Amino acid sequence: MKFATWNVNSVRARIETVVAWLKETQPDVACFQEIKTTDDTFPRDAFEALGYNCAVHGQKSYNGVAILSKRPLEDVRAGLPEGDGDDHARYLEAQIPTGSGMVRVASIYAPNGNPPGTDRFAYKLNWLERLKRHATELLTYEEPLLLMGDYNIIPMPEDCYDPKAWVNDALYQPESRAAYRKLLNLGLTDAFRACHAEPHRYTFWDYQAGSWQKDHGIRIDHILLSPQAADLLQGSAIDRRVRAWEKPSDHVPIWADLTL
DNA sequence: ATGCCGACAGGATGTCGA
Repeated sequence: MKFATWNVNSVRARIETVVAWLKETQPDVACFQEIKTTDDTFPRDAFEALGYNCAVHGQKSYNGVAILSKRPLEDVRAGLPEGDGDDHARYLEAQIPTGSGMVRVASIYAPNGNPPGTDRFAYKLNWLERLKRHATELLTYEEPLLLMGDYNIIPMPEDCYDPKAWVNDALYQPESRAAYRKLLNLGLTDAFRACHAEPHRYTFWDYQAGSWQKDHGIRIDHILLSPQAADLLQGSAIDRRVRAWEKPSDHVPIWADLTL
């Protein structure tokens, strides 16, 4: 099965691009972030016409996450635990039956957190702590699990074109990178890095300053696998070419192929 | 040091993104 994730930067503004990519890529499961719309205005019909079931955790104007699946979506849960006072739609998970068992998938849109030293940065770190605690719980299920989405974290210096350009940014703060390492240290595997050692492979290029043309990108969209999922990993890739399409998102899709 | 670009809500321009 092919599992993909993509920060689409508004699913309604991007619907033609997203549909074209789905037709071409044919993922079994697709997680979207920054859908920027509520559940009632999510373009469900366009995806159902392609044979997908949809789970949506939307929000007006900002954030919003969704999961599309060719197989049924079960045990759908919206929001991380300990969500009192958190009205951002940033997390959605579902269980999906496979031929032989079950796989669990989460669509994740971690907070940006800029600028550092503000309550926005504190919210980012707190949200990542909540994600870690929830991941710890999910790992006790000992089932194939994919935590996929926009983590808004540049894990390593080689995951950006120039670390010096990011030292003051929330995406590259030591605390942010430590939060990502803590997730890996639970026993999760970075699917892309498990398949590719080469530096400078990016999933995001800013719309500004000719970032795409100069290949000034960052790798911030990640697929994390439980041990049971990592054992089934066949390949992973970044759909870089999508950034050159007309009216692109500033992020591109990334996918992992598992023998499920 | 700052804007660059783009989506959104609303109906001008500020907020947010990363």
